[in-house]
Amino acid sequence: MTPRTGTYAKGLAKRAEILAVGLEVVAENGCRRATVREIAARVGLTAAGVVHYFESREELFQEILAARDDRDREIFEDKQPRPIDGYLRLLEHNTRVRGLVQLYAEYSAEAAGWAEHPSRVFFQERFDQLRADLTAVVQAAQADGSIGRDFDVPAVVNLLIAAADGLQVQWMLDHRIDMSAHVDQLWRLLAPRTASE
Amino acid sequence: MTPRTGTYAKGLAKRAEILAVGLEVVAENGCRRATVREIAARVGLTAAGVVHYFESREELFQEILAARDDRDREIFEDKQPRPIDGYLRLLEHNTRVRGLVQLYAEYSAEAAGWAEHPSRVFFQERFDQLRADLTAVVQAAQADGSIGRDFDVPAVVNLLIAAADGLQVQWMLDHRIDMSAHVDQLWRLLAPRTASE
DNA sequence: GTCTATATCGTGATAGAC
DNA sequence: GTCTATCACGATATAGAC
Repeated sequence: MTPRTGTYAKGLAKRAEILAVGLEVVAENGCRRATVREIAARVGLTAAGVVHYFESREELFQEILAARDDRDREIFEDKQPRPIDGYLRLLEHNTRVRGLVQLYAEYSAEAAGWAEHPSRVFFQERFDQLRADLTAVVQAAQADGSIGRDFDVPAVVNLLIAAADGLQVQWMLDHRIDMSAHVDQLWRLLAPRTASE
Repeated sequence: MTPRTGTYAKGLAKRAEILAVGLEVVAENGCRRATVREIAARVGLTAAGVVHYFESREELFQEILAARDDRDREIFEDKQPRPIDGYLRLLEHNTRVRGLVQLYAEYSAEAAGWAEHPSRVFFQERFDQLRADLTAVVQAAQADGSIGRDFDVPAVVNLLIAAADGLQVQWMLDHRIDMSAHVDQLWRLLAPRTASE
């Protein structure tokens, strides 16, 4: 996003390597126990070397999540056959990137809970973006008649996000929880209440 | 729960004081930045003194949350007039105990994400208890006909929990989010799809 | 049973050498 | 652009005072 280094190939590659290894370390130890030193050691640098690429531990975590969001956009936009399917596919995909789920859950809770957290704004904007994307999904489904119109759309959008977030914690505690099936159940509750049932 | 000390009045009072002050410090700094030293200083002890009452920082956090759950039970059981109202009242009450919401969000995410976390089992059991309680609520509502029967009950129970948990993070980022109104919207989606609509 | 003093070790961050 | 050295601060373990 905001490269702190030049655009030399070597620096960019190192930066990408740190992002990948950082995620790896988080996945193994959790966000709280993931240390800059450990990441540095694996990438062949000292802690100070890592901080040269990322201002702080916090910024590193934030950028790992931002990179994930960029990659996920492709999955989200594949809304086949229903408008919600892109979102459900994303939740399914999450089961294959445990470390990211873990980082997201821990780090978003930390950032939200502290008024001066350096990543607080990042998450506020992320939620706003997600709300806009899901509002479009809900409105598309209302337009094609696959869901009803007798509910509060912004509330349902927030519920779709909250359900996914909350289910991630339940899933981490018990991998038998099927996150996308659960959100799909929520989606089906939105079915039109007129005829056709 | 498992008092590490005797039953002398002085020890019990100090223990209770540490729990209260611990929550206070968490509320100000977030769980991650809440230190045993800070809690100890405010309560007039050294860090080792605090550890005498609570084996570790983790155990202290867990006991703060367990104490909250005990107190909350009373609110949850007041299901007036609908079976879900006790749960909704709880979410409303949460807006008045920001520190607890913050601790719960951060600490549950941390515990869930790490397989060897000392509080992992605590949260697994807490979720199981909550599932049992909410299953009873859903079944009671189905019995009195206020909600439908054409959905997966365990899935909806998990959704009710996940929605509440996920909304807490959204609420911390933006206090205008009305958590109980959102979950009430989810509940209303469960209304029977036959006649009476 | 209650608590302090002390020591060890790990942490993120920084300054300045190379 | 990367290092070494160092800082201030954290959790925790032990020994023992009272």
